[in-house]
Amino acid sequence: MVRARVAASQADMLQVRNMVRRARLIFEALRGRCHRNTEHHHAGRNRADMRALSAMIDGELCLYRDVRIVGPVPGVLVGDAFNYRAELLVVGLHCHTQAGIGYVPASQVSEGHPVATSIVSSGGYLDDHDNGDVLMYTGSGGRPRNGGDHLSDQEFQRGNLALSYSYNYDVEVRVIRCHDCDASPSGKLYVYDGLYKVQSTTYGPGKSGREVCRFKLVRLPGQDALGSNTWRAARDLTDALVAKIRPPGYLTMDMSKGKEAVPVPVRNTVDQDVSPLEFEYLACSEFPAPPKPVRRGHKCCIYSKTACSEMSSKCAPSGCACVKRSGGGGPAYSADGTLVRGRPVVYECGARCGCPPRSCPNRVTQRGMKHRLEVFRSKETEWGVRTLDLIQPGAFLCEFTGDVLPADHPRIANANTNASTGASMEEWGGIVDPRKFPPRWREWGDAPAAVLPDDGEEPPRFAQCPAPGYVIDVSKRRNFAAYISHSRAPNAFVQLVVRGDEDESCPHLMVFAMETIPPMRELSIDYGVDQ
DNA sequence: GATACCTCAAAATA
DNA sequence: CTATTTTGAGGTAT
Repeated sequence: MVRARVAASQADMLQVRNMVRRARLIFEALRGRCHRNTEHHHAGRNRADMRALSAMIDGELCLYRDVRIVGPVPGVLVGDAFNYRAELLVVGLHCHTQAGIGYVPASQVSEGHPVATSIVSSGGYLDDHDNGDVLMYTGSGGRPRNGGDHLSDQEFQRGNLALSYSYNYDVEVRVIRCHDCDASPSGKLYVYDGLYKVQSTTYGPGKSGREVCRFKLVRLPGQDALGSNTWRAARDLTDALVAKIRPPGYLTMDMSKGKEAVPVPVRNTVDQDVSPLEFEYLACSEFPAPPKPVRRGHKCCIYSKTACSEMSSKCAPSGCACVKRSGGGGPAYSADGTLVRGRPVVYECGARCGCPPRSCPNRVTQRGMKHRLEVFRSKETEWGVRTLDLIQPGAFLCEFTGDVLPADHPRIANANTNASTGASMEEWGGIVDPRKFPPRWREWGDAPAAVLPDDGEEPPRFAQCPAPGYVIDVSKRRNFAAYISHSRAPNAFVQLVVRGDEDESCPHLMVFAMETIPPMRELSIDYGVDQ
């Protein structure tokens, strides 16, 4: 009975989590399209985020619009990070594009009083004070809209009134904190920090001399680690890594010993296990050379050595043979190196293409890691991998490497390839079968296409690719990707990639982010090892 | 419903 | 580079 209920709630969790991800992907796809199409607005005043939000409201694609949720929002986790205020509306976390205090209007509450749902704290108010667990929040009003000191007294109206009733009724308030962040397109990042309660409300002169409403919000215990605090901690840690200072608990600052483009630290503050250091590090899988040139006379980027760096040129996106070969109606990667949409296989330019390896936009995974990831020991998942950076959806993370064995190798028959969490590698044999990976690539980039009205783009026809003819043995040589844990609501997925004239039955296993991943969050992929 | 007024945005400009 | 201006979205109350 209990187990069935737990299983059901886990299934619900997976579903709402996927709903949230889908809504956010649609928002990002719409925003990208609005950003490119500036025809309806003057080039300067192009609020792509707002236009995307409007389109989603019109199309009824925003979550929880009909009910104003007080308390946790299904599918949104503490620590989730958002690039735009508009994105908060998309998932139902906060209901205003600008205002700081969201609330249920008095007309919708049986008692006839407004009740706060959420606040956004940007730290821009003189009287704010923030210790993480305790937040002194200043009410709204009395101030020019674009900031500055208070010019008149605040009153207990609207949001201020709602927050004071949240105190009276002793109900939870969601807190979202705003941080400066270079990795966000808006330059700001909105981090959901969980549920707080108003412990006191006061009214008195603020630092500007005018009367302000002040609210003392205290974080409820028993929630996940504070998103904003871990975000700050990750930034401090990254600074330490740059300064080559080894903080306590770290076994090494780079388990790859320089083989990866970005050092991969290993941290264990749980026990004495040092097993990630005890194998040969393999940064790239070694595939057998094809018996003969697979594609004789393979031609790509033959027009100009510099063509690939100019996206409008003959090479990309329209003239490149490798881009055409991937199908899907456009280049696999955008100019900034993010995967536009998943596909059965991505054909990158390769050794025999004429384009420059360092700048060709169709060589993203060849240039190696971009983000700082660390291997860490946890009580729940033994070893795991987490990010120190904010990672945007579609970003390349790493290759999944190991020794390549032919799929008909005699070892495979005896090996139990169920690499489920909790089983040690000795138990599951260290064999990872890429043919068992569910086609998660379909979810990446497909949801937006399903709802966007067609604008002349023909439906994508993907290149077909034979199933991988090999398995990966990670028992001897591997990279850190083998420590990425399994999930059925994963935040990353494996995309098959073939370069140039490589053997199509031996695609590389490349890990890409499939949602916005905040710092210090564990990475997960779907190995397809359970139902 | 139409309207006025509100707001811890975001982009462009000085 | 920062400070300021510009523009304007959805929500709320009337």
